[in-house]
Amino acid sequence: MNITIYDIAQKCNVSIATVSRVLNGSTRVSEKTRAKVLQVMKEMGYKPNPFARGLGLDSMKIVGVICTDVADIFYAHAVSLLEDGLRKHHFDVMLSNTGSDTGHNGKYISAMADKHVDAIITIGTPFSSESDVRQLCETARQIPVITINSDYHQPNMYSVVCNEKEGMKMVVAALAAKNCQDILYIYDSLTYSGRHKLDGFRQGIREWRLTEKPELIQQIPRTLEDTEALIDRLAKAAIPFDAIVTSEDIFAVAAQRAALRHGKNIPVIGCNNSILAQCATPTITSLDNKLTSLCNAAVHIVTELTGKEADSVPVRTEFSADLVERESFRR
Amino acid sequence: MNITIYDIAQKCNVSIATVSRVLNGSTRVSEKTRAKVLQVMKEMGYKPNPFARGLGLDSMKIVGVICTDVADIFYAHAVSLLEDGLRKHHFDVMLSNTGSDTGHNGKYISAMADKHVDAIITIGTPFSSESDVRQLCETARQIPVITINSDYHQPNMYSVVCNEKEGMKMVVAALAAKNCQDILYIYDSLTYSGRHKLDGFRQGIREWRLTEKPELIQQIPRTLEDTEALIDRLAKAAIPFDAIVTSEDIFAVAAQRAALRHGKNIPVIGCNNSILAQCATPTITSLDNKLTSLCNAAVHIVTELTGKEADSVPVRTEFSADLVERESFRR
DNA sequence: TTGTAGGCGTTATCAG
DNA sequence: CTGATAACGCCTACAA
Repeated sequence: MNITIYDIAQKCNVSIATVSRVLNGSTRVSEKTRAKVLQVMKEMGYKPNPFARGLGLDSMKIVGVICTDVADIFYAHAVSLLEDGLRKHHFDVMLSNTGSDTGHNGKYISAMADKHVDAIITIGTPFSSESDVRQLCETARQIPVITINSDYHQPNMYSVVCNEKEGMKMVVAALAAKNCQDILYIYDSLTYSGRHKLDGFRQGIREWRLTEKPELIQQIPRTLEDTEALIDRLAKAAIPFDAIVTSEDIFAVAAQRAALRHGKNIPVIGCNNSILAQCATPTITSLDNKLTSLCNAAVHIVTELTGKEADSVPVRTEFSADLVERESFRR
Repeated sequence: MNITIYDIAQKCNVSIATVSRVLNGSTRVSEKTRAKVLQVMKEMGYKPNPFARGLGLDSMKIVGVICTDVADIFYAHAVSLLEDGLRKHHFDVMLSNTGSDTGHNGKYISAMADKHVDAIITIGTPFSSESDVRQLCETARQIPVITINSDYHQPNMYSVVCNEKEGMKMVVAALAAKNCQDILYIYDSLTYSGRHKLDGFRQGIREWRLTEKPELIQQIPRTLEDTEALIDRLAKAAIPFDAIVTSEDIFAVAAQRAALRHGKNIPVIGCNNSILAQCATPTITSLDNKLTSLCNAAVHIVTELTGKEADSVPVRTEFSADLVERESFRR
């Protein structure tokens, strides 16, 4: 149906082997025939069939990217960065959203593996249940798995993380230095990243000898409505807090708005340094978790691993977080 | 390297043909052998090789999705919706970002076609240059192309649009009813969608006998900074305006903030009804362009087209826009 | 430098 | 109901 190497071989009076050779840049072809073949290929608009190539080589230069939900601005940004980077290295991107289907994410990675992608990159997706981890390991046996903001310490898996734990400690330190006593922490899920942020927060609280109050650590769904409702609830219950830290910018946006509505003009610090932080009024200070660096590193690992010499690829790559100060907090 | 139908055929003492049959759910297999084959397949962990299947069928159940930039919240949402819908119909998604590479987007669609995807969905991507359109048509000759918020009227192309032109007229009408005289319009690019919104705005202005002022129609880059700078510039030049309409929510967010800074508490209406509109204070009224409906329709077209009977698929599907009122504007 | 032939894993078309 | 066998398009030893 399409033009094949047979067609162009015939037209050039050579064998398909020769055509294949010029296609793969083999040096064992005379300049003359190479030129002719190239010429005819262009004339006929020949395009190699990726299926056929894939069958023999067991590779289609495709990388699977798995995230919770591209509609979320953070993951969207990550996917965009990964796509750009991978495309530069002639990899295509196959996208898969897991949704918040915790405990059943293994199936997504298995499904991706069945597609025979060359590598898989996951962003923040938790593989928490036992079966998840089993499927994850099984997959890694076949193809490399790069996890951004996760770390499973398994063979053929590579983790790229941002040290958000230290970042959160830094956040608490900055607030403590401003004499904040009762810091409200809002988060939604305990992914690898979520856990580390919470740990960092708690540790910061202890190090600065602030008292830990369970009612000031709140887990809620990641929506504006739930966040505003939470703040309303706390205000109604007269639970005091003099600063807000959140695991996601979107919480910070809503929390700040609700707090201001209650007359509380207090420091608010979000996380991810997304555009949302800049859309709020006042603009929101946010912990930058170096998404660009993380994605670049992940892409680099893929190219190394799929390249000729996959000699020394770091199993774990770590970046440090940064506090980006805006109106919602100044030292 | 992997387990093939040969392996399982051998183990079952049947031919590969039989195995293939149970694999494809053919009825012409005895219950007994079917059960046995299924059993052995499970035991050995057999997974069909998609390359081989693709080679024969010339289809890998993959749909290419092309957008300008997934990092943009609107496109991100679209990609998310498409991915969900397509996955439900057992299609994988191959993602491609063009970037704002206007005039050279043809190459992205050609590249996608070379991958032998089953269909291509574009979101808002403009194919403006002559070579772009040529490549687009060439691609459509091979595989169906569904364009969301575009319309090229070419064979084998299907367009799914939201009537944002009427939407914008509605917006102007609502503002005119509130006695706004000098409406500032901010936009960035003249894609299909961008053109129609601008047209709708202009037409609305004329219909309501408001005077058209060139200085009140401003084209700027899609950033918060540029938007704020624009408002500052207009304020400095003492150019009067008593309402703001924008082609994207992000403009509305920044414009409203800057306007408030200048003491202008005026109606602001954005477009896309994204989360950004809800992050601003006051929350922003926005023209909802029915992204969910658009994406669902696109997915539906793909399934129809790739299904058995591709008899009657509408060449053009149109939805109407809705005004979602929030604090930045009330009737 | 070039050609021949076998293999990659499935599907589909024949006969039986 | 089942089994051979020919595509599908490309790559790559092995020969020439």
